[in-house]
Amino acid sequence: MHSHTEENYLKALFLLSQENGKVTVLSLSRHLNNKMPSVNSMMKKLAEKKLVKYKSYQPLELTEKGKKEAALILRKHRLTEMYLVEKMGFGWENVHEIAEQVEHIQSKAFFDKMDEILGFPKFDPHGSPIPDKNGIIEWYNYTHLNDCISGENVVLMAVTHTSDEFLKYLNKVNLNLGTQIKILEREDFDQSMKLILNSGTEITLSAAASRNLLVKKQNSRQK
Amino acid sequence: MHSHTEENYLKALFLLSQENGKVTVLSLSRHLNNKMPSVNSMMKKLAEKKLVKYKSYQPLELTEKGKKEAALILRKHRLTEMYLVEKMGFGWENVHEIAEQVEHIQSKAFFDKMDEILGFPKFDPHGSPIPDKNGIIEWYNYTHLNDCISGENVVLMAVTHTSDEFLKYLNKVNLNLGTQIKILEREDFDQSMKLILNSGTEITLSAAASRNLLVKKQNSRQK
DNA sequence: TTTATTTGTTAGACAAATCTAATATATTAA
DNA sequence: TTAATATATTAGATTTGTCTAACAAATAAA
Ligand SMILES: [Mn+2]
Ligand SMILES: [Mn+2]
Ligand SMILES: [Mn+2]
Ligand SMILES: [Mn+2]
Repeated sequence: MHSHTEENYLKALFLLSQENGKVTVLSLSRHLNNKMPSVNSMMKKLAEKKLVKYKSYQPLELTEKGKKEAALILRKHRLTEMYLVEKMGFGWENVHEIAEQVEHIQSKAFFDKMDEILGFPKFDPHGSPIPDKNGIIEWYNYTHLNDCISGENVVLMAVTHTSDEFLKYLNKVNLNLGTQIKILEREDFDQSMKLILNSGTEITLSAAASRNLLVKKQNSRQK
Repeated sequence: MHSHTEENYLKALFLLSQENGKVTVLSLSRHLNNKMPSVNSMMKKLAEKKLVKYKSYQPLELTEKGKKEAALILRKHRLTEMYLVEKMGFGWENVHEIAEQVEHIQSKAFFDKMDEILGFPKFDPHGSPIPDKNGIIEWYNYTHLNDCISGENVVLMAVTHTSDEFLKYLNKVNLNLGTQIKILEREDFDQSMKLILNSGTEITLSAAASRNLLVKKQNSRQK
């Protein structure tokens, strides 16, 4: 198996390349709070293990093997987050740090049990897809809320930014996964949006907030 | 906080001194599958941190601070084992390895939640006491089954040896914590015991087995 | 197209945790 | 009480993961 540290590098590389396409030594070093030389030598080490394709001054890339390993760690992370929320009563803003540690536990049975108890969930508490046992991720194609127009009915499906502060803010304005939203108005000037939730509450979101929300469009008849 | 490794040393030293009184460098090295020089240098390091009293060629001892830290790790270990058995459906023979890893997770909230969900248990699935939040252990005073005599009624309260093989053996002969036992016969020759369980099954245990079982004596009227 | 800036690499140091080999002390047996 | 054995310590090497400082390459600005 791989060390705790190697696993964190693999996962970070996997996530960064999904978000931003090309991953550089600098971006990875920032993501992990490490210096560039540390990243550089770890990349060489992982290249030795055939998990990373490394060529000097070229963008970093995972091999197929590396992608699978990374996805399986991500699977453990997201299953854990789901378990913490669904079965232990944690809020979605308090699970990431714990999952960051639990994801390194080496026990097939432990995560299989979690999976089973949760009923084989497809998404984590933030709406991110949970890779399957082969590391395959089923991609959703949702719309960013800030790309929606006035009058549309949507349901909140995922958040693409998961800082504690943002999640706590969403709690405060009563936005949870599954919340039905109708867009009342979209301000051209600053792209802020006035929304009404199915609960009846009206809220206004800045573009900075709505950019991080993924929604599914509803037929207007499904009120 | 302390490293994963330091925590394992602390816990091992704590457990060994409870079992055997004096702990030597050799015994600790065997317990941890490390060589003596590794133990030696870790003891010096922990002495620096005021967790261990170290004097050359003297038995190893924890300081009060060291005892508390060790007990708190043991608390996390035993809470985890209890959680795995009670809330996730693991058998008591399959939880130790997982708990050995989970005990190092740094999150007060995580273990507080476990504790709460379990209803603040006092014992783990093997009947060992769970240290409280201050690291205080409440000692039971049970009897070893092999010290009991013919005709006595007892209840199985704890096992003092917890290898997978022994626990699986106990499963096979239907001995669980809480099982009521009547001693039918005790063979002087080899100290083997013939027992009858409240389920009605009759079994015969070797001294090697009964030595590892702690029982509570019952008034004979409580059948 | 030179120059400046950013990004990436190499070299070398360091702390943590481990080991082997050599040596010292303590204990047990003769 | 000496010799043999068991236990403990020291010295020094090794692996892993990190860092800083110096240098090299690529990119952006002038
Ligand atoms: Mn997370
Ligand atoms: Mn992690
Ligand atoms: Mn255990
Ligand atoms: Mn452990």
